[in-house]
Amino acid sequence: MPELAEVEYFRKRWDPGLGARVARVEFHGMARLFRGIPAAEFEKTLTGSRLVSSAAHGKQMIFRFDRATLGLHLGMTGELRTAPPDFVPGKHDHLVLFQKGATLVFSDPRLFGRILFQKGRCDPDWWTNRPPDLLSPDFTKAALAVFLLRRKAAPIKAVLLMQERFPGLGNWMADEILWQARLHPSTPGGKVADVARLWKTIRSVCRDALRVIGANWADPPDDWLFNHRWRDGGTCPRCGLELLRQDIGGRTTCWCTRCQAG
DNA sequence: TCTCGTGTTTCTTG
DNA sequence: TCAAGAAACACGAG
Repeated sequence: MPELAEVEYFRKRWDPGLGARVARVEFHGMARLFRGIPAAEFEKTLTGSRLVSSAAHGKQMIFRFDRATLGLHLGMTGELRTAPPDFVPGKHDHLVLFQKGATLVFSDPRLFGRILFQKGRCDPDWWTNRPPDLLSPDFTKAALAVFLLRRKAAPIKAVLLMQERFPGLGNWMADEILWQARLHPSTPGGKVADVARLWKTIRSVCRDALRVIGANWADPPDDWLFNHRWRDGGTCPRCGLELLRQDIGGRTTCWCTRCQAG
């Protein structure tokens, strides 16, 4: 389920490896996660390198080593964890970095994730050219308004999932934002009347999700749609009406027909 | 056995 | 050339 907050949570799971060198690398180099990465160079460079720092931006993570950078994207089912030194990688553990104190594991059953790799200490282009963080001052109401006009015909649900403008938003966060902002998910981008309200809601949902899920994988408050959206028969925590689930913008979308009448 | 899915990329259509 | 939708990717869960 990795969206913004979950990605931040997973990133920190590799913190025990900070400052330590990689003694051995095990990986399934042929898995599609590694698209185009030369296996021999990958292994040679990472072996002996020291993990210096890490950061997350949206759904993308960067792990900086003293002689290379590693980019990780979790796709739909990826996860990071640490394991004991005698860890034996399983079928879905596609990248395992053995250090003296910790074993860093990246697993992904569905192989929708992605691994990026660049030799050297410079941050790669895919990191330096990223769009503004949704909580940064550069994500402005004006920028949001311009983007909505550019995507004027697309349903707002689909627009919120566009990572080029909303890095880190995924399916449940988009539904949560639209529910809190009382916007029907099919509303065309160009027809969003209260852009300021949408902007404010995007920021508050991101901030709260990071605080709650990003910190320790706790559940968001019970009065969020989040806790009611997963099963058929769930009801709106605001008005009690049964929630509707339907495919909008190619994704399963959950909303309240009364609160989000459009 | 069949359907579905918290993501992204590529292809197709308009 | 751009925007929007559909299909594809791969596999476990229900």
